[in-house]
Amino acid sequence: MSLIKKNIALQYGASVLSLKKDEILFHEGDAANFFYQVEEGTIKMVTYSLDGKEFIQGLFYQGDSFGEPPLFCDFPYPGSATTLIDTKILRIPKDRFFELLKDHFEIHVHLDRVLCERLKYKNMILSEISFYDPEHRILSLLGYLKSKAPASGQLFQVPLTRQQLADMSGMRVETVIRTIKRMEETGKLQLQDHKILL
Amino acid sequence: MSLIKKNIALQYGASVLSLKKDEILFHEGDAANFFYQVEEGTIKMVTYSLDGKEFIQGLFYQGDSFGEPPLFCDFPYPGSATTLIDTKILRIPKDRFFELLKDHFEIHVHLDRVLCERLKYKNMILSEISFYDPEHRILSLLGYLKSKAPASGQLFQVPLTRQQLADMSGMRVETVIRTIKRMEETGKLQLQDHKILL
DNA sequence: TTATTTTTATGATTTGAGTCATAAAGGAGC
DNA sequence: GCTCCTTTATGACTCAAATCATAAAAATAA
Repeated sequence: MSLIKKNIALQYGASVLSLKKDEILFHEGDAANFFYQVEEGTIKMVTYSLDGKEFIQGLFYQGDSFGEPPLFCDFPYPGSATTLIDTKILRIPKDRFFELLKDHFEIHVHLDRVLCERLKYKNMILSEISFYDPEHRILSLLGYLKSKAPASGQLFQVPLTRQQLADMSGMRVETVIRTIKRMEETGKLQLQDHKILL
Repeated sequence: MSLIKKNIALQYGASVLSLKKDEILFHEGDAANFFYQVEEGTIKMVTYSLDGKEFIQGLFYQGDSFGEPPLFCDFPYPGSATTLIDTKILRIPKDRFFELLKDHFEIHVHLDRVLCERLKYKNMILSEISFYDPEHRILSLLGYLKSKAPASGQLFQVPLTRQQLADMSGMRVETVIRTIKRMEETGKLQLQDHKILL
């Protein structure tokens, strides 16, 4: 379920943006003027190191909102948002968005829940990166991804490349590839033509 | 400035807890029933690894609120809260806290700002840990700490031990000690009887 | 003051993830 | 079908931070 239903969003001046795969919605450093929510598709929020390495701060799917922090605080976007596939975005101008929050307490509380879930995820990743070895890190990340996906009786197929897993957990591709291989050998997950199942 | 003024808090059933140094306010895994705000003193929020290593998720000073996520979401405390010195805590029962938010839109928005600042901090630490070497990490962390402190014309004296800096940035004490030594030699910071100044 | 604990300091050694190089497999597009 | 690009895969090698050991200095308690 999305944070803001489309009909309510439209009452507050929402418009829809259609973006192609690999389009950039905003850059790190840009000023924030809109609230964004994914209508359909996928958004990747990333920060880049000085030498071009990428850290994925979050992936956002249908119904997810993203990029809220700079709306509340006095700083520009701390990361860049890119589409991973063709994507439709709902956006609401900043001032209208605050009106909406004022008028809808339950949406406002729901937004807090979203922010708090995100904080919990960051805490988890931080703990993992500073405490544990690659296998533990990957297992926790995959467990999180599985827990977010709709339960389906069957095995969960991880919809991310090894590069993306690496960029979310602070490791190199080679390390992720080797670790996942070893995890298959020890039965901690399954592979079906390179797709990760668990 | 604190998120919730004392007189308003009292209208919503707030009470004050006095804790000694090194007392534990709540443990990882506990259910959350109160909103907490520091009246005076310091609170350390930490997670522990299986083998007892510590990661400091946040330090909270006078006026700071903390431990909100489990109030909004359906999970227990993801970390433990301990006092670093004698500390007075303002606490408001969960249901009264939500009443307060409903009655005070401006406080509700301020809370969002607090959560978003915290997200930004986590993003910063995550980027640092996964991209950069110890010197860069420490410099960023110290810069953040300095930016939070009240501007004072003079040099900022870091109020943390090297162990605490290590526990906030995912490194070992020895690494922090050695790196800070080297940073003094290259003029990136100053030391006055082991206190870090910049 | 002395005793005890915490914090800072340093050297020696280990280790495991990063890096580099190279290639096979798979998927997308023509 | 074939070409090109992305993703997965693997081996060899490097190296910087973790680990281990030990001690001095400083802060705190008694």
